[in-house]
Amino acid sequence: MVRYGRERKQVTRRRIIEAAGRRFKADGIDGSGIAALMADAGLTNGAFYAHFDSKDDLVAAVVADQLREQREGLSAAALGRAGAEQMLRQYLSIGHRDDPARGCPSAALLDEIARTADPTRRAYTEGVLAVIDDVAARVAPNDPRSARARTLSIYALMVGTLQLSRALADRQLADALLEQGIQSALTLLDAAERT
Amino acid sequence: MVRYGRERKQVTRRRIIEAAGRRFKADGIDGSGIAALMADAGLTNGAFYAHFDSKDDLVAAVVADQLREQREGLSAAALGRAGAEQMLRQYLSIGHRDDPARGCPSAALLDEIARTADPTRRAYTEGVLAVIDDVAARVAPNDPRSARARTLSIYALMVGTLQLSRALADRQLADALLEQGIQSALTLLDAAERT
DNA sequence: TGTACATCAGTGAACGCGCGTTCACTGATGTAC
DNA sequence: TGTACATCAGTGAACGCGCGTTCACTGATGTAC
Repeated sequence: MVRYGRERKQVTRRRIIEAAGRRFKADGIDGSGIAALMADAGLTNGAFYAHFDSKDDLVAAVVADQLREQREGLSAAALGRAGAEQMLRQYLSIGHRDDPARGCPSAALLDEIARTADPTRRAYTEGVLAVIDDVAARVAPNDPRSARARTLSIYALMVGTLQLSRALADRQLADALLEQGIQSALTLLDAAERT
Repeated sequence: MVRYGRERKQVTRRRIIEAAGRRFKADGIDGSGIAALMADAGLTNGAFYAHFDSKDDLVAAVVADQLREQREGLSAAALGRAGAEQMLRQYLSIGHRDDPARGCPSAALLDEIARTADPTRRAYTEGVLAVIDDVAARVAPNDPRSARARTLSIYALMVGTLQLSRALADRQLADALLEQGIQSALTLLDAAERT
């Protein structure tokens, strides 16, 4: 009954999700039309509904996928404080700030995600907790439960800093903020260790 | 030559800007239509272009106005560390999180502002620096220049924390993050003082 | 003081356009015999 | 091995709708005489 290879449609679905991720992060969710992101995926608009029920359905899938990707990217980081600092410096780099389309979904879309309906916000919550618990386990493996809240708080600092650096029209100030963000995050990390 | 009272049109313009501020923060900039926000202001869509050149023009005006309002609100805060803590607790409160329309424009719109054209980003930069320099002067009046970068960094933490708390579908976790955000901000404040 | 007039903030219908979504169709694929 | 057929991912035109913007008009206002 399966006419084409079983995975073939899944591969296309994945291509749409990845193209949408890039589009959404570059132009916003509201700012990205179905036709444009299907063209990015090398398809026409009509094919969209063979893969998703609606744009909202896609948004939830994209949010989940983006956070899974972020989690995988962060898993490559080294352990301990040195690893944490390296990760911070990469996240709060000029390169990351100037390339939202390939960067952190939270930095690009967090306030838009906050306005979405429950399914998307649940996908976001689940995804971000997976990221945070993963990072917390690597950076502070000894700390038990409170690591989640503290790591989440540092994540909030990172996200807010990148967003603010992107919004500032003064490049020098925007760059200085990134560096200050790294220092602030390290301060929080060390304060947590000391407790 | 002035037919109506000189201020009359300015009063209407202000009403539009304030209505737009609420709408934008509730539904996003892309998510808010001219007709809807003019209706909020008690007018019809056509009158819009007697006050603004374009939607972009309005957005820049709203961003400037919102930050001026935030600056005025923060000027009421008490001085010193106690004042800072009180301000933090108000910003990172459940009430503020659950009422974006009347809250901080950065928390509601920062990633959308980051995607806007230069005039709006310049208005944002100017406005946020006025807020930050004002707060820095009140909270750490002795500290000279580096206060700006540090205060900006704490602002980024506050904004990121509120956004993240709004996006999380788990209410208990969202509440805990606000409290952790207050602790993190105080840690950064104290670390700055110590230097 | 009363009337004709000029002003202009605001009205509301209309514009072209792109949105999310639907649908009749195509054509490459693998199956059945 | 070859041919007729069923499947279904993808096409592309069309749908109603709301968007930002334009414009001919209205009617309340204050001015001129």
